[in-house]
Amino acid sequence: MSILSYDGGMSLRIALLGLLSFSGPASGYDLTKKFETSINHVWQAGHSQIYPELAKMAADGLITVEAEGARGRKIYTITREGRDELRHWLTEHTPPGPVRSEGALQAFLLPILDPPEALAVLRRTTEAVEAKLEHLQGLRAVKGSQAAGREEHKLGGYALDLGIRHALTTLAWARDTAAAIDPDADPGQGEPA
Amino acid sequence: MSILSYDGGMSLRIALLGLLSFSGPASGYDLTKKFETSINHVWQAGHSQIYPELAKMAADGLITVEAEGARGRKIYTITREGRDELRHWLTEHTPPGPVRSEGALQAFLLPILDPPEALAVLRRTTEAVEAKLEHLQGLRAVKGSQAAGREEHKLGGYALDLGIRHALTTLAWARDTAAAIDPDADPGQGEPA
DNA sequence: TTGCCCATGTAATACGTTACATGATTTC
DNA sequence: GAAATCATGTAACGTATTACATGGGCAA
Repeated sequence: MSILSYDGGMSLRIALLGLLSFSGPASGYDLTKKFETSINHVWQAGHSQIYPELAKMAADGLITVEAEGARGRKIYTITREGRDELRHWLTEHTPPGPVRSEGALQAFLLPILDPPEALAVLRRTTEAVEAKLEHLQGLRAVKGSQAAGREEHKLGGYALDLGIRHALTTLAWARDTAAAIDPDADPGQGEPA
Repeated sequence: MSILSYDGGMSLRIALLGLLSFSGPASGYDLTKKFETSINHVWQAGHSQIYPELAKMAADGLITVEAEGARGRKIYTITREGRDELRHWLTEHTPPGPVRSEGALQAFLLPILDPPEALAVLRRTTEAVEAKLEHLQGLRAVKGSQAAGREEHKLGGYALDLGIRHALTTLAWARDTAAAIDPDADPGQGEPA
């Protein structure tokens, strides 16, 4: 896992470097909070995964403990090597397409069910995606209301847009698929393709 | 991990049950091949994960070895319990939204890069997604050319549609995002929103 | 008889989740 | 002084990837 020859599976590291790069020095606790809020729809990690990873990253020279705050709070700062690693991953690493989605697996297996059951599954999917969509749009509203001059709201903005578009696409798919399974079913809104 | 109280993380099991349910009895080798081809864009697993899982599923009574073929080939058949488990997961389990996407993580961190680098990343993303799109459309063409009366081509058809729609959505996002970063950049095709 | 595909497994390692465990500081 | 939050860690377990290991059958 050297700085220049990377193979895969270090996304947690990259996410942490990204947050430290953008928001400045932070503790493991701070970063855990940011995982719960801002970056949550793109990558997840709990504190039990974050603390050991920070220790490894410090050992690898990607971050350093420049200061210690109250009650043992360790403040990590990204190093030059850390920034290089982050930039390298962003510019050189081509991610594998989105794989391993339980939702897509349900879509895949949908023909196993008979029409009434399949339609019920699609309704549940629609509800779940609508809830997610509202959540993401709420996040966007928060960003929009932040001080206009600040740059911070930009981090994650493109990913938010992408997530919203994907949610809308999934809703359209569910509507059209329900119509294909049963043309007489009430699509709720819109019209099938 | 009883049959009725399920929490999460048994998607591999479900995928195997789905394939066995739809295509009839098969060996671990057969199922590994199907993972490489048909179900690949939705869930992945190699033989080293599949063989032990089949053994556990047999121990749990979800499948049985009804026959043994040439050179130690074990033919698994889904049981009644297996079908129940599969149907239960499909109808009752609400999957968590698509999480942990390296592509979305790159989108999230894009503002860290300066415009020329960010645009280069978006171009690479576009190329990768176009390749994936072609692959999926190829799969759909194969399905379309199969005997019309057969049902088999239906398994996976809805997921294929969903995958293609998501790919198209990602392409549109990349185009619009590039235009937002640099309005003078050549978008290649189409016009920004 | 050499090489390729069929066919099945295990081992080592990494990644991720849940639960366990501890203690300091602030707030009511 | 009780409860909530701050703050950091480890342990146990499950899931996933890569590499290692073995042997049968068939075709050139």
